[in-house]
Amino acid sequence: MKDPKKSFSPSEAELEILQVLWEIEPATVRQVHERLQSKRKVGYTTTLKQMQRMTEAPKNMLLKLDESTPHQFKAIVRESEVQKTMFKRLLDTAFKGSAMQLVMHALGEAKTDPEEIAQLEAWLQKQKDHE
Amino acid sequence: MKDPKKSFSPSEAELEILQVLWEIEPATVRQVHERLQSKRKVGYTTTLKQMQRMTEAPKNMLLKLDESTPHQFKAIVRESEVQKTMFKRLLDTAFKGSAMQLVMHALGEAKTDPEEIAQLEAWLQKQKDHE
DNA sequence: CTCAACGTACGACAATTGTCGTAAAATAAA
DNA sequence: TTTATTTTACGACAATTGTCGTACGTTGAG
Repeated sequence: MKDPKKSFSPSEAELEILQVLWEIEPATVRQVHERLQSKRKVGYTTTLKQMQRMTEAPKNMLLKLDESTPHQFKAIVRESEVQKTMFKRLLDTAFKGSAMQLVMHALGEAKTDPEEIAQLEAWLQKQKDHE
Repeated sequence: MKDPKKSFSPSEAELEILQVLWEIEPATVRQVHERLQSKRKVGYTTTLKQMQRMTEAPKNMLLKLDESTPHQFKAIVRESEVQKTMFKRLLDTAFKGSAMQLVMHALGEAKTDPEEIAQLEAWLQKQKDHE
């Protein structure tokens, strides 16, 4: 891996941590670790280490707020940004760029929330008008 | 990584190889390598090695058809299957399970192919009738 | 103050990934 | 059949990831 040059794509474990931070803005390692327990059972130092790496270069995806113990962390990368890049990656690699194909695939899993259905219709309508 | 126990998720490079194989069913390392050149510039042995690993355990995602040189390979895993698992992974990790959110996101990238728009409408219609 | 509980820093390891180099084997060209 | 070219097989490496263990510093209870 001479030069990965990745725009930005957190790993599985990193994503789980980010997920927590996107929910409870500044959080301590302990807090994050606590929430993770529901999904995975890993040692505290594992979470700590992970968060440290995420804070230092070359990742720099977290920010250590203060120096006073216990440290508070917050995510630097925004959720929407991560969604965007990860979505694009999936689109390009697995769906060969066919967003629609991905959409149809997603609809198979969708829970058809009326509110969202409406959103979808709105989008469709706009397409119609637009042409 | 004591026990990854991954259902199945090819890496970036593996996916690119699979992509080729899904297009030209049985293919030689050379053929695959050739096509990859358009995207990345890596040595022939890199592709070879990759395909060998993909063929052997514990991946077993490719099948070496015959023993006669040059070897012919074909993908064991199906494209739809990979799309399914990778989609699910993205949905769960980055979109916290909200398929609709993912759909709306995808629509932003969609090229609004009439044919597919129709598909979308059909789906919507079905949802309507169904309730 | 004293000590236990908590937090942080490091260093280590095994697996996985992406990439090659080199050497041996098999084929095709001369 | 020699030689050149192509295929394979191995082994190596560096970077990344997931996980800990251990050691040390900080703090709050008694």
